[in-house]
Amino acid sequence: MLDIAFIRNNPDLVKEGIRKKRMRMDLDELLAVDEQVRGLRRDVEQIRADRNRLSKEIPKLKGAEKDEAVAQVKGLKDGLTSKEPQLREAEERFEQLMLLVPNPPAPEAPEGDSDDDNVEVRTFLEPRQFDFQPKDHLELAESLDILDIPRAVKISGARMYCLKNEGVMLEFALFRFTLDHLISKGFQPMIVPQLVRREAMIGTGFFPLGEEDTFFIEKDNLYLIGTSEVPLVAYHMDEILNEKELPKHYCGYSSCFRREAGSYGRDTKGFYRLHQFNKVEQISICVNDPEVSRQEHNLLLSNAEEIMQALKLPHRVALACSAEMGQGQVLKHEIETWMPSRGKYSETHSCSTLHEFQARRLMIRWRSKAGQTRFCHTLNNTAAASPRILIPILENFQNADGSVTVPEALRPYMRGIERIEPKQ
RNA sequence: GGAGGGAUGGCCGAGCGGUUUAAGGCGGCGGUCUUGAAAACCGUUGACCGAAAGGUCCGGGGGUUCGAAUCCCUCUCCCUCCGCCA
Repeated sequence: MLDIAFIRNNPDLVKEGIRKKRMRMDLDELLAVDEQVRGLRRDVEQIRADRNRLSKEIPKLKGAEKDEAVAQVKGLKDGLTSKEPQLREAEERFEQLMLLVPNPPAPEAPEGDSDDDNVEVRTFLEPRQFDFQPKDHLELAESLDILDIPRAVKISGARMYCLKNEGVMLEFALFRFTLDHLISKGFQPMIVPQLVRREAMIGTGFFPLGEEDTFFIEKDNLYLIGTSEVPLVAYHMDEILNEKELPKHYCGYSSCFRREAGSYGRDTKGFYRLHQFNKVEQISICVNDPEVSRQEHNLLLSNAEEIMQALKLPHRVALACSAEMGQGQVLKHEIETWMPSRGKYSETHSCSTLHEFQARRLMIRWRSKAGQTRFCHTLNNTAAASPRILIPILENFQNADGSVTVPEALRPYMRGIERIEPKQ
């Protein structure tokens, strides 16, 4: 959510942001409703001020004077009962519209329509050249006996999977390695609820626009999280944090659930797009200084890059173009990892700066030494998400004999296994 | 699932129809004292809207009343005990 004062003073900038993000939203309607709310509020508050003033006199009055004053206040009440519902209605509409306004992209974010317009920032390692016919991750996983999709579909439907054997070990190794790296950087490891209330979804900016992509447990009115960003950021909802405790650095492990509505037929094979996956996510909550925010962004991004470098996975860092950015994002970098079967770099990480967007919705504030309360800035970045990251691991580290070499960094967490061999 | 108790400022907690402009404590900030620190003492300190005047806010909504933190209804949430259970 943006500051309405900012919107009033910079309507063109906000409209430009709506256009760049390729969103549909009528900002003029919001500005009109804003005018309406302010007018009604002025009227209502004037009546209330009069009533309060008169009411205070009443206990001091006696007899006819008192009766007259009481009658006068009664008269004011009629004015209130007609105006108050109008005000409430206008305020409700105002709140609805405010939830739809996107955060304008930072000037450095490239304008564009799809991930083809993302701008490469740097690369790490060259894509591997094979001197044999490489297999895709599905073939590999099947022959290694670390995957069972047909049975997952039998019990749960499309876009579901079962990991088995070394596949499970590999995933746990990856997350342990990732957590250890982040803990050594001072990040607080967290396991958080994966079912959350609506407020957490709205507050982190996933609702109302992303509601279709979310699993909902109707009986209990709870939503399955699509990322632990939701509970980790909402963790400090309605709190006022002390300047001294900022920035807050968390790394949360959770499963993630996404309906992938509207993506039918896209990426239907393999580990790329699933209803359920696991992820370690990094979160930073800091003071609302764009400079600090920028430093935090770089910190989260380099943490993820360090993990990818340690795994020796060829990847590139790219600036996401405007249309690829979420409603609340000001700046987004993606790490795209080389996936031989796709013949291109594909997104495995997403690092986002949101400035005050989430903190305003969640009422996460900080108190400065001078005693002022301000909204915080929030940021998040993937540290590792599996099984998607297993695609480049399996495909890049496959050998001519069909085995897969375990990345050195993960071996200490794999009971020393160096290779996963084909079965049967 | 059964029974009960709660929701008040950054935190704890009093207040139960009209000096509440929300007591008191803790914490924060400033100061006195001290070589420095601690302790002690003194002062100060709620949030939101508004350019300001002013208004709003005691979990949300509705009601009673001239007037509600305070009374009534309702919803949400939290806690305790019992039952069941990983």
